[in-house]
Amino acid sequence: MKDKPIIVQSDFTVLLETRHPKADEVRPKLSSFADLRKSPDGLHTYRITPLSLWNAASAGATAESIVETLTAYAKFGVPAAVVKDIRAYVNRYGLVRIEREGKQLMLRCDDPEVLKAISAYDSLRSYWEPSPMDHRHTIAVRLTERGSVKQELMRLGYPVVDVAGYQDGEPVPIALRPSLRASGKPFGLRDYQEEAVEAFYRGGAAAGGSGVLVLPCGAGKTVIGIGAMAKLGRATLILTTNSTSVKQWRQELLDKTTLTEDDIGEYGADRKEVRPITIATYQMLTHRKSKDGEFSHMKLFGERSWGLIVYDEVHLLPAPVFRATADIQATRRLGLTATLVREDGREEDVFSLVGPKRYEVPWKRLEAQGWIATVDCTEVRVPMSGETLEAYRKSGAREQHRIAGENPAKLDVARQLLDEHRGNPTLVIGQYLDQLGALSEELGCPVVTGETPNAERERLYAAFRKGEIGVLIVSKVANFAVDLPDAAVAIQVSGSFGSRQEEAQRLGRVLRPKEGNNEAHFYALVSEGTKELEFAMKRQMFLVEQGYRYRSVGWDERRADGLSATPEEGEQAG
DNA sequence: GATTCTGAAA
DNA sequence: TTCCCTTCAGAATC
Repeated sequence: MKDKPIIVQSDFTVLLETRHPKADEVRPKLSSFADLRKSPDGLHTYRITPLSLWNAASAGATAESIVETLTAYAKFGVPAAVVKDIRAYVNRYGLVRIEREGKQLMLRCDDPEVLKAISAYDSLRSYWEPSPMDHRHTIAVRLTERGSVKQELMRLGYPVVDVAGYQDGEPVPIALRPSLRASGKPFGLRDYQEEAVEAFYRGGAAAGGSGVLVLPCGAGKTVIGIGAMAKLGRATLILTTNSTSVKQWRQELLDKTTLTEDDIGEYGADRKEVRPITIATYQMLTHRKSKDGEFSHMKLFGERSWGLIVYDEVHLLPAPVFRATADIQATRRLGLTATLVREDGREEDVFSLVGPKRYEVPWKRLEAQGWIATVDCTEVRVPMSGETLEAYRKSGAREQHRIAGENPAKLDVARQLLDEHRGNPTLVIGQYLDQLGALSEELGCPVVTGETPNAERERLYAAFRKGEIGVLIVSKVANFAVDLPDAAVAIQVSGSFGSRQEEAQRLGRVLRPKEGNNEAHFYALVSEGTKELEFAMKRQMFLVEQGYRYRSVGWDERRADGLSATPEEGEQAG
């Protein structure tokens, strides 16, 4: 009994003892079908939800495999009610399907009772073909409502498996090059990249062709997208988050495939090319002249016979693009992301409109294989001076966040950490421009913010890359800048409200494999005794779920110990 | 015709 | 819930 690390409770929560020897073994299994909710010291709380089960099911898990995992690791067994509900939920995935019969779309369900219940919903009525329902197992769906039906049925608790197939789209020969065009180095997909492409193409439990692949920063999402494009060989629309990323996609396509400059178009501010491979930003699509005006560029979805639409960073897909996506369900869709978690809670819409999760590579797996660096994460608790503390206490909740974030005592901490890691390229990342300006002055290091002109940014990035600048201070540009050079050490001096993505993104800055022991360092500085601790825990949740541990140390203890850290302080986060 | 600035939107 | 960054179109300027 004592050698089991989890407790399964009847309310669908699972408690994981993080110090248990088998904790690291069960963690990736658990997070494939449950979401991490809280991660205080020593005991993490996971929750099994319908959506987490359906994503697991679509990636190939079965009710039995899930129950087996729980049973194998549960200290006090698995409540029978939980087993029963897991089976019921997992079996719901695929219970309702959309199929094609000739030119008609049919909603099929082998359980007549369920079909009857579905046909009784008013919210679905307008999606059915007006023909009378004379089938016991099917309802005819309007061709144009394929997406809306899936979206609404998802809300009602019926995740639809869509096997109605896709239009092929315009053929475009795309082949992967055996060696890179630019450098001549040999090129091929890594094992997990190959597996991801295959999982997308074939699907997990159900027919593939659409869905989401979940991969860590640095896993080569672009390469996987390119792999899928080569597999299909059809006109492709690539949607991504910013113009640097547009350029990067273009470069990668030219470097790694047989496509030529003329095959690839950019649909952006200065050029509006629609080519067999077209790359655009989400902001382009969501642009409108006035607040209530029409979207000027959504027509791009219909401008060519696309065989594939790639949604890069699908967790950032904006609401209006969901709407457009609902209308193009006959086109294959590939979502790429490092996390299914959306800060706006629309994970269900990603599932029903882009597609379910087809494949996930855990961060720790890439780490173990050496594709990304091992990162040592430390949360440093920095006390506030009496003066700052007083100001903090007197302020409203709004200013408190800022005062804690800008705690001047962080300067000394940053200075000492820089001393410790002298010789290693280091990024200092923060949220407030005033704070970053002050740090820049005190530490004598250059700073890059949104105001920094592009030419200057490139100059600084280049100097940092060459090692001419050892420390670079960056604002939220770090969240977007794809071309920001990699570092070995990152010091986060302040962060926003609790964005898990932001934390993951920033950690990503030090993930590139390192020479030598392949180790990188990530420090999060938080003000002792303030709300910042709580925010920091929220931010860390995603990475903790991926198996990262934040060692939490007080600044005074750390200083007393000289340069060595204090591991017995214990891991903590979430 | 190309570049730089501005406000609006998200 | 903030602050910050990015991007678009259109106007102004060279």
